[in-house]
Amino acid sequence: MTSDTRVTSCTVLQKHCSCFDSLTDEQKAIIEEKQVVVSYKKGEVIARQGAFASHIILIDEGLAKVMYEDGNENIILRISTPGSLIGLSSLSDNNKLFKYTAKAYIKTTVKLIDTNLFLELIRENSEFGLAVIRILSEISNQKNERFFGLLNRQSFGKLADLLLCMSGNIFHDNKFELPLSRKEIAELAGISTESVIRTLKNFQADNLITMDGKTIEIIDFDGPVKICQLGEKNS
Amino acid sequence: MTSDTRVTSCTVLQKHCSCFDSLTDEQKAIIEEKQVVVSYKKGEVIARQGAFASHIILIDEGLAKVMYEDGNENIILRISTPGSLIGLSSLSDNNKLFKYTAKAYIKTTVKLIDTNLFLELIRENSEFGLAVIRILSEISNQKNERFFGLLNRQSFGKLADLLLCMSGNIFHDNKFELPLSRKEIAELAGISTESVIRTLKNFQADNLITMDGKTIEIIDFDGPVKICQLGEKNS
DNA sequence: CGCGAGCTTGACGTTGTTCAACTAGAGTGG
DNA sequence: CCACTCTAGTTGAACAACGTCAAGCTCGCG
Repeated sequence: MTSDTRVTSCTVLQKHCSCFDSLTDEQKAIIEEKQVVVSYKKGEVIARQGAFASHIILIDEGLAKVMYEDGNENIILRISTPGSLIGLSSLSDNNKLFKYTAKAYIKTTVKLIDTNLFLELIRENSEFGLAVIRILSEISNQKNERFFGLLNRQSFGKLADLLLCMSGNIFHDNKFELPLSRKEIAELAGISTESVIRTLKNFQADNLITMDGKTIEIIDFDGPVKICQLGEKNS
Repeated sequence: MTSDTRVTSCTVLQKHCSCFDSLTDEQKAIIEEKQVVVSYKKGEVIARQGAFASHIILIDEGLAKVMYEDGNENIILRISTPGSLIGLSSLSDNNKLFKYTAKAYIKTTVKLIDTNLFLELIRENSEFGLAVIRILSEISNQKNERFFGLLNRQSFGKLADLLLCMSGNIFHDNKFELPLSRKEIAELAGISTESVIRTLKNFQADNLITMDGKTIEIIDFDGPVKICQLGEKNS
């Protein structure tokens, strides 16, 4: 595995919406015509695990977290950025229930595509089906990397990895303003809020980052990358 | 989530090979004709992460672990039982590389199906493609449950969950002989070898299980189920 | 009979969570 | 304009769960 695949741990790189490229113009027109656009505010639920997944959700604008819940506990599976699809795994289920919950981090606009229409298009157009298979595979690979990191790295490794992912894959800049609370960062990195604060402070003391409120700038890229690698439990 | 979905955490319930039901007789015949049968001994590598995935692997007999590796560390994604497919996530990749390693726990016989043939069949037969999508979705859902447990439960919860999964989904009996070393159990449950031993001993002292070498019998099912639920960090 | 791998046990150390107290800033109402 | 409150952020101390280490044990096999 190369080092740039490692930092895909919190999101997926490929734009899922590119799967629509394999549709005919006519099929694209049907989707365009039938899709519905909806907006959610910060913190609102876009999809609720266990609810009926009548639609596949395409993130058009904004930022959302995809999380698996059980009881009071949850884990964050990934962050969804514009171009990502949510709800594909409901296709497996005859009842078509959402297998996870999605919540907006910031104001988020989505397009809703009827699940039955989606299924119909897969049946009609096997290239489209193949494109969906590719997306599912990619999500699967990202999940492997994500959980590898959460299970094998210690707290500073998890956090460094998250920062690199934010910088490289979400904001595409070494300086960015995190629209997340410390608690949300903690949830994402799989550590406690207090550990986030202490670890960020250490990073700053070690001149790896600078911080001003929610704005973070990564000044030493090699550092965090090494920390990701060294932040594994046996090494 | 109901309690029986919880215990799918170490394997997948649906027989993947059922996807071949959506093929025409002619297509089935092609697969039958072209597939190759291979056997692996205990501990041997069936698929190596990063190697060229020229074939999709169907487990015919035996038991294998599917693991994601990075450096010296690894995590076990799932256990593959007869009827399961390995290598589907390579379909996403133009280079068609295995995204994980598979190793035989015991003597394992597999059927190899050419990846290009597999792709061709998806293109020819969209119902088959849809069946593959269902499998990928199911694997994705299983992975969510598995990692939820590994990240949110403490050691006794992880181990109880594993025993229930072994009993319910792999051996279909409350008494079974584990073909695994303590170290392999530890790797699967995501805890240390010593913790496995201590925790199993506790389970025995609490009359939840009886043990005789590698043979384990679950005598109190409610106990482990409760432990799974209580074995979460905040509750 | 002796060797070695896997198993077991106890002691110890470390990581990171939890708890509690304190601070800062934003919004509210008198 | 100033208390008041509420939330998010921060800090320190104590604790608990587990992993690690080291040493002994057991059993199968040569």
